[in-house]
Amino acid sequence: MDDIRGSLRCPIARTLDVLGDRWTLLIVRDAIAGSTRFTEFRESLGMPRDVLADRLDTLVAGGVLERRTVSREGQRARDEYFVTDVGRELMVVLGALGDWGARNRPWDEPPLVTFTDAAGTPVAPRFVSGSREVPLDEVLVAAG
Amino acid sequence: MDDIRGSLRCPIARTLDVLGDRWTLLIVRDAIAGSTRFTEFRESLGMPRDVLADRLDTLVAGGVLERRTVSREGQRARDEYFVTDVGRELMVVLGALGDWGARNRPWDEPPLVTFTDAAGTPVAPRFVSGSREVPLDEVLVAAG
DNA sequence: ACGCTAGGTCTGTTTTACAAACTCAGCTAG
DNA sequence: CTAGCTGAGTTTGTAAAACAGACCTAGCGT
Repeated sequence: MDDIRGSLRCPIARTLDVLGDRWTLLIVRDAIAGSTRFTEFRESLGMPRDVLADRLDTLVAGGVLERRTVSREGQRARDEYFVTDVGRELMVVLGALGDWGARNRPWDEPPLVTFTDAAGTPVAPRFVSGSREVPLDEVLVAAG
Repeated sequence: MDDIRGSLRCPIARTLDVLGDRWTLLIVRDAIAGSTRFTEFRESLGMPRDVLADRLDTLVAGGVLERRTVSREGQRARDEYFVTDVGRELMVVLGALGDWGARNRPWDEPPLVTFTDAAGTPVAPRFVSGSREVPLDEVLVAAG
Protein backbone atom coordinates (compact mmCIF):
# COMPACT_ATOMS: atom_id res chain seq x y z
CA MET A 1 0.00 0.00 0.00
CA ASP A 2 1.75 3.13 -1.17
CA ASP A 3 0.72 6.70 -0.61
CA ILE A 4 0.27 9.24 -3.40
CA ARG A 5 -3.28 9.42 -4.71
CA GLY A 6 -5.86 12.03 -5.63
CA SER A 7 -7.76 13.54 -2.73
CA LEU A 8 -5.20 12.10 -0.40
CA ARG A 9 -5.97 14.71 2.19
CA CYS A 10 -9.23 12.98 3.00
CA PRO A 11 -9.10 10.73 6.08
CA ILE A 12 -11.00 8.07 4.16
CA ALA A 13 -8.26 7.97 1.54
CA ARG A 14 -5.58 7.91 4.21
CA THR A 15 -7.25 4.97 5.87
CA LEU A 16 -7.49 3.12 2.57
CA ASP A 17 -3.74 3.61 2.11
CA VAL A 18 -3.32 1.10 4.94
CA LEU A 19 -6.46 -1.02 4.59
CA GLY A 20 -7.52 -0.70 0.97
CA ASP A 21 -6.77 -4.03 -0.59
CA ARG A 22 -8.37 -7.45 -0.92
CA TRP A 23 -6.84 -9.01 2.17
CA THR A 24 -5.93 -6.51 4.83
CA LEU A 25 -9.32 -6.06 6.46
CA LEU A 26 -9.84 -9.82 6.47
CA ILE A 27 -6.58 -10.20 8.40
CA VAL A 28 -7.84 -7.62 10.88
CA ARG A 29 -11.15 -9.46 11.09
CA ASP A 30 -9.37 -12.71 11.94
CA ALA A 31 -7.11 -10.96 14.43
CA ILE A 32 -10.14 -9.43 16.18
CA ALA A 33 -11.78 -12.85 16.16
CA GLY A 34 -8.73 -14.20 18.01
CA SER A 35 -6.17 -15.39 15.47
CA THR A 36 -2.59 -14.57 16.37
CA ARG A 37 -0.27 -16.88 14.43
CA PHE A 38 0.92 -16.72 10.83
CA THR A 39 -0.43 -20.15 10.10
CA GLU A 40 -3.82 -19.39 11.57
CA PHE A 41 -4.24 -16.45 9.24
CA ARG A 42 -2.95 -18.45 6.33
CA GLU A 43 -5.30 -21.34 6.87
CA SER A 44 -8.32 -19.16 7.47
CA LEU A 45 -7.71 -16.96 4.44
CA GLY A 46 -5.95 -19.27 1.98
CA MET A 47 -3.80 -16.42 0.77
CA PRO A 48 -0.20 -16.56 -0.51
CA ARG A 49 2.45 -16.62 2.20
CA ASP A 50 4.49 -13.74 0.84
CA VAL A 51 1.47 -11.48 0.59
CA LEU A 52 0.46 -12.37 4.14
CA ALA A 53 3.95 -11.63 5.44
CA ASP A 54 3.88 -8.28 3.65
CA ARG A 55 0.43 -7.32 4.98
CA LEU A 56 1.33 -8.28 8.53
CA ASP A 57 4.38 -6.01 8.25
CA THR A 58 2.19 -3.19 6.96
CA LEU A 59 -0.33 -3.65 9.77
CA VAL A 60 2.41 -3.71 12.40
CA ALA A 61 3.99 -0.60 10.88
CA GLY A 62 0.57 1.05 10.86
CA GLY A 63 -0.02 0.33 14.53
CA VAL A 64 -2.99 -1.94 13.92
CA LEU A 65 -1.26 -5.12 15.06
CA GLU A 66 1.60 -5.65 17.47
CA ARG A 67 4.18 -8.37 16.93
CA ARG A 68 5.25 -10.12 20.15
CA THR A 69 7.47 -13.09 20.68
CA VAL A 70 5.47 -15.55 22.71
CA SER A 71 6.84 -18.58 24.56
CA ARG A 72 4.21 -21.13 25.40
CA GLU A 73 5.12 -24.14 27.51
CA GLY A 74 6.07 -27.18 25.47
CA GLN A 75 6.50 -25.10 22.34
CA ARG A 76 9.35 -23.02 21.08
CA ALA A 77 9.06 -19.24 21.12
CA ARG A 78 7.39 -17.74 18.12
CA ASP A 79 6.12 -14.42 16.91
CA GLU A 80 2.45 -13.77 17.26
CA TYR A 81 0.29 -10.84 16.24
CA PHE A 82 -2.09 -9.03 18.56
CA VAL A 83 -4.64 -6.34 17.86
CA THR A 84 -3.78 -2.97 19.40
CA ASP A 85 -6.31 -0.47 20.73
CA VAL A 86 -5.99 1.37 17.44
CA GLY A 87 -6.75 -1.85 15.60
CA ARG A 88 -9.67 -2.63 17.84
CA GLU A 89 -11.30 0.62 16.75
CA LEU A 90 -11.58 -0.95 13.31
CA MET A 91 -14.35 -3.10 14.75
CA VAL A 92 -16.65 -0.27 13.72
CA VAL A 93 -15.42 -0.49 10.12
CA LEU A 94 -15.74 -4.28 10.10
CA GLY A 95 -19.17 -4.09 11.70
CA ALA A 96 -20.32 -1.65 9.03
CA LEU A 97 -18.94 -3.80 6.21
CA GLY A 98 -20.48 -6.93 7.64
CA ASP A 99 -23.83 -5.29 8.21
CA TRP A 100 -23.92 -3.94 4.68
CA GLY A 101 -22.97 -7.32 3.28
CA ALA A 102 -25.52 -9.17 5.38
CA ARG A 103 -28.28 -6.86 4.23
CA ASN A 104 -27.32 -6.40 0.60
CA ARG A 105 -25.42 -9.56 -0.24
CA PRO A 106 -27.39 -12.21 1.60
CA TRP A 107 -25.81 -15.62 1.89
CA ASP A 108 -27.04 -18.72 3.57
CA GLU A 109 -23.96 -19.55 5.63
CA PRO A 110 -23.14 -17.95 8.97
CA PRO A 111 -20.68 -15.07 9.35
CA LEU A 112 -17.19 -15.63 10.69
CA VAL A 113 -17.57 -13.00 13.39
CA THR A 114 -20.59 -11.40 14.99
CA PHE A 115 -20.73 -8.38 17.27
CA THR A 116 -23.09 -8.37 20.24
CA ASP A 117 -23.68 -6.40 23.41
CA ALA A 118 -23.26 -7.90 26.88
CA ALA A 119 -26.74 -9.45 26.64
CA GLY A 120 -25.90 -11.23 23.42
CA THR A 121 -28.04 -8.95 21.26
CA PRO A 122 -26.46 -8.28 17.87
CA VAL A 123 -25.15 -4.76 17.44
CA ALA A 124 -24.27 -2.89 14.26
CA PRO A 125 -22.78 0.54 13.66
CA ARG A 126 -25.11 3.49 13.05
CA PHE A 127 -24.49 7.20 12.97
CA VAL A 128 -24.83 8.78 16.41
CA SER A 129 -24.79 12.35 17.61
CA GLY A 130 -24.07 12.70 21.27
CA SER A 131 -25.39 9.31 22.24
CA ARG A 132 -28.51 9.42 20.08
CA GLU A 133 -28.84 7.45 16.89
CA VAL A 134 -29.33 9.53 13.75
CA PRO A 135 -31.27 7.72 10.98
CA LEU A 136 -29.41 7.51 7.72
CA ASP A 137 -31.83 9.78 5.90
CA GLU A 138 -31.15 12.53 8.42
CA VAL A 139 -27.41 12.42 7.93
CA LEU A 140 -26.21 15.32 5.82
CA VAL A 141 -23.21 15.00 3.55
CA ALA A 142 -21.14 18.13 3.17
CA ALA A 143 -18.31 18.37 0.66
CA GLY A 144 -15.13 19.73 2.25
CA MET B 1 -12.91 -8.01 -8.07
CA ASP B 2 -13.31 -11.72 -8.40
CA ASP B 3 -14.96 -14.10 -6.00
CA ILE B 4 -13.22 -17.17 -4.59
CA ARG B 5 -11.36 -16.52 -1.36
CA GLY B 6 -10.97 -18.11 2.03
CA SER B 7 -13.80 -17.51 4.48
CA LEU B 8 -15.92 -16.26 1.64
CA ARG B 9 -19.05 -17.08 3.53
CA CYS B 10 -18.46 -14.13 5.83
CA PRO B 11 -20.48 -11.03 4.90
CA ILE B 12 -17.36 -8.93 5.44
CA ALA B 13 -15.52 -10.95 2.80
CA ARG B 14 -18.48 -10.76 0.48
CA THR B 15 -18.56 -7.01 0.82
CA LEU B 16 -14.85 -6.76 0.14
CA ASP B 17 -15.39 -8.73 -3.07
CA VAL B 18 -17.12 -5.64 -4.40
CA LEU B 19 -15.38 -2.86 -2.46
CA GLY B 20 -12.00 -4.24 -1.48
CA ASP B 21 -9.51 -2.40 -3.60
CA ARG B 22 -7.65 0.86 -3.58
CA TRP B 23 -10.18 2.89 -5.51
CA THR B 24 -13.70 1.62 -5.21
CA LEU B 25 -14.65 3.17 -1.88
CA LEU B 26 -13.16 6.48 -2.99
CA ILE B 27 -15.44 6.41 -6.03
CA VAL B 28 -18.39 5.77 -3.72
CA ARG B 29 -17.22 8.60 -1.47
CA ASP B 30 -17.15 11.00 -4.43
CA ALA B 31 -20.53 9.76 -5.66
CA ILE B 32 -22.05 10.35 -2.23
CA ALA B 33 -20.43 13.78 -2.16
CA GLY B 34 -22.24 14.54 -5.42
CA SER B 35 -20.02 13.55 -8.33
CA THR B 36 -21.87 11.92 -11.20
CA ARG B 37 -19.72 12.17 -14.34
CA PHE B 38 -16.77 10.08 -15.46
CA THR B 39 -14.54 13.13 -15.71
CA GLU B 40 -15.50 14.36 -12.26
CA PHE B 41 -14.37 11.09 -10.73
CA ARG B 42 -11.25 11.07 -12.84
CA GLU B 43 -10.21 14.56 -11.88
CA SER B 44 -10.94 14.09 -8.22
CA LEU B 45 -9.13 10.78 -7.96
CA GLY B 46 -6.40 11.00 -10.59
CA MET B 47 -6.80 7.34 -11.40
CA PRO B 48 -6.33 5.59 -14.77
CA ARG B 49 -9.30 5.83 -17.11
CA ASP B 50 -9.56 2.13 -17.82
CA VAL B 51 -9.56 1.23 -14.15
CA LEU B 52 -12.24 3.84 -13.47
CA ALA B 53 -14.40 2.49 -16.30
CA ASP B 54 -13.99 -1.02 -14.90
CA ARG B 55 -14.83 0.00 -11.31
CA LEU B 56 -17.89 1.96 -12.41
CA ASP B 57 -19.10 -1.14 -14.23
CA THR B 58 -18.52 -3.23 -11.12
CA LEU B 59 -20.38 -0.77 -8.92
CA VAL B 60 -23.30 -0.62 -11.34
CA ALA B 61 -23.40 -4.41 -11.51
CA GLY B 62 -23.29 -4.54 -7.73
CA GLY B 63 -26.23 -2.18 -7.36
CA VAL B 64 -24.23 0.55 -5.64
CA LEU B 65 -24.45 3.02 -8.51
CA GLU B 66 -27.03 3.45 -11.22
CA ARG B 67 -26.07 4.53 -14.72
CA ARG B 68 -28.53 6.96 -16.32
CA THR B 69 -28.35 8.83 -19.59
CA VAL B 70 -28.85 12.47 -18.72
CA SER B 71 -29.65 15.28 -21.16
CA ARG B 72 -28.91 18.69 -19.79
CA GLU B 73 -29.83 21.80 -21.75
CA GLY B 74 -27.04 23.10 -23.97
CA GLN B 75 -25.10 19.84 -23.64
CA ARG B 76 -25.36 16.54 -25.39
CA ALA B 77 -26.77 13.54 -23.58
CA ARG B 78 -24.27 11.61 -21.54
CA ASP B 79 -24.18 8.82 -19.04
CA GLU B 80 -24.00 9.76 -15.42
CA TYR B 81 -23.72 7.70 -12.27
CA PHE B 82 -26.02 8.06 -9.26
CA VAL B 83 -25.84 6.47 -5.84
CA THR B 84 -28.65 4.00 -5.15
CA ASP B 85 -30.24 3.41 -1.78
CA VAL B 86 -28.01 0.38 -1.40
CA GLY B 87 -25.01 2.58 -2.13
CA ARG B 88 -26.16 5.22 0.29
CA GLU B 89 -26.01 2.66 3.08
CA LEU B 90 -22.27 2.61 2.54
CA MET B 91 -22.20 6.02 4.22
CA VAL B 92 -21.82 4.08 7.46
CA VAL B 93 -18.73 2.32 6.11
CA LEU B 94 -17.27 5.57 4.81
CA GLY B 95 -18.07 7.34 8.06
CA ALA B 96 -16.30 4.61 10.01
CA LEU B 97 -13.25 4.71 7.76
CA GLY B 98 -13.09 8.49 7.92
CA ASP B 99 -13.51 8.58 11.65
CA TRP B 100 -10.76 6.00 12.17
CA GLY B 101 -8.46 7.89 9.84
CA ALA B 102 -9.16 11.23 11.46
CA ARG B 103 -8.39 9.84 14.89
CA ASN B 104 -5.46 7.60 14.06
CA ARG B 105 -3.94 9.18 10.98
CA PRO B 106 -4.22 12.89 11.76
CA TRP B 107 -3.59 15.25 8.89
CA ASP B 108 -3.72 19.00 8.77
CA GLU B 109 -5.94 19.40 5.73
CA PRO B 110 -9.72 19.17 5.76
CA PRO B 111 -11.63 16.04 4.75
CA LEU B 112 -13.36 15.78 1.39
CA VAL B 113 -16.69 14.87 2.94
CA THR B 114 -18.10 15.31 6.42
CA PHE B 115 -21.24 13.81 7.90
CA THR B 116 -23.46 15.90 10.16
CA ASP B 117 -26.94 15.80 11.62
CA ALA B 118 -29.61 18.36 10.75
CA ALA B 119 -28.13 20.79 13.26
CA GLY B 120 -24.72 20.64 11.62
CA THR B 121 -23.17 18.62 14.44
CA PRO B 122 -20.65 16.08 13.17
CA VAL B 123 -21.83 12.48 13.43
CA ALA B 124 -19.79 9.28 13.30
CA PRO B 125 -20.80 5.62 13.35
CA ARG B 126 -20.84 3.77 16.66
CA PHE B 127 -22.27 0.41 17.66
CA VAL B 128 -25.87 0.68 18.77
CA SER B 129 -28.27 -1.77 20.31
CA GLY B 130 -31.89 -0.79 20.00
CA SER B 131 -31.24 2.91 19.78
CA ARG B 132 -28.65 3.10 22.53
CA GLU B 133 -24.95 3.47 21.86
CA VAL B 134 -22.79 0.58 23.05
CA PRO B 135 -19.23 1.63 23.95
CA LEU B 136 -16.59 -0.24 22.04
CA ASP B 137 -15.24 -2.01 25.12
CA GLU B 138 -18.68 -3.48 25.76
CA VAL B 139 -18.99 -4.96 22.30
CA LEU B 140 -18.38 -8.69 22.33
CA VAL B 141 -16.82 -10.47 19.39
CA ALA B 142 -18.04 -14.00 18.81
CA ALA B 143 -16.47 -16.27 16.23
CA GLY B 144 -19.07 -17.86 13.96
C1' DA C 1 22.42 -36.21 14.84
C1' DC C 2 17.89 -36.39 12.47
C1' DG C 3 13.79 -35.03 11.20
C1' DC C 4 9.67 -32.08 12.00
C1' DT C 5 7.37 -27.74 12.18
C1' DA C 6 6.39 -22.72 12.09
C1' DG C 7 7.29 -18.94 9.73
C1' DG C 8 8.88 -17.22 6.49
C1' DT C 9 11.81 -16.07 1.57
C1' DC C 10 12.75 -16.98 -3.49
C1' DT C 11 11.52 -18.03 -8.30
C1' DG C 12 8.89 -18.04 -12.20
C1' DT C 13 4.29 -17.05 -14.13
C1' DT C 14 -0.08 -14.77 -14.51
C1' DT C 15 -2.98 -10.65 -13.33
C1' DT C 16 -3.67 -6.23 -12.62
C1' DA C 17 -2.44 -1.40 -12.61
C1' DC C 18 -0.84 2.19 -15.00
C1' DA C 19 0.24 6.02 -18.66
C1' DA C 20 -0.22 7.47 -22.98
C1' DA C 21 -2.20 7.19 -27.42
C1' DC C 22 -6.19 6.28 -30.00
C1' DT C 23 -11.40 6.08 -31.07
C1' DC C 24 -15.90 7.72 -31.62
C1' DA C 25 -20.09 10.30 -31.26
C1' DG C 26 -22.31 14.61 -30.69
C1' DC C 27 -22.20 19.39 -30.60
C1' DT C 28 -20.46 24.19 -32.23
C1' DA C 29 -18.11 27.51 -34.81
C1' DG C 30 -16.91 28.97 -39.55
C1' DC D 1 -21.07 21.03 -44.81
C1' DT D 2 -16.61 20.46 -42.76
C1' DA D 3 -13.37 20.99 -39.04
C1' DG D 4 -12.39 20.90 -34.75
C1' DC D 5 -13.46 20.17 -29.72
C1' DT D 6 -14.94 17.50 -25.76
C1' DG D 7 -16.58 13.74 -22.86
C1' DA D 8 -16.27 9.06 -22.26
C1' DG D 9 -14.36 5.68 -22.89
C1' DT D 10 -11.02 1.54 -25.40
C1' DT D 11 -6.47 -0.12 -26.89
C1' DT D 12 -1.67 -0.89 -26.39
C1' DG D 13 2.56 -1.55 -24.26
C1' DT D 14 5.03 -1.66 -19.84
C1' DA D 15 5.69 -1.95 -14.80
C1' DA D 16 4.14 -3.63 -10.56
C1' DA D 17 1.64 -6.92 -7.79
C1' DA D 18 -0.50 -11.29 -6.84
C1' DC D 19 -0.07 -15.98 -6.97
C1' DA D 20 1.54 -21.11 -6.46
C1' DG D 21 4.98 -23.76 -5.34
C1' DA D 22 9.71 -24.86 -4.02
C1' DC D 23 13.10 -23.70 -0.94
C1' DC D 24 15.26 -22.16 3.54
C1' DT D 25 16.13 -21.69 8.58
C1' DA D 26 15.90 -21.95 13.72
C1' DG D 27 14.53 -24.47 17.52
C1' DC D 28 12.56 -28.57 19.47
C1' DG D 29 11.69 -33.46 20.48
C1' DT D 30 13.64 -38.11 20.14
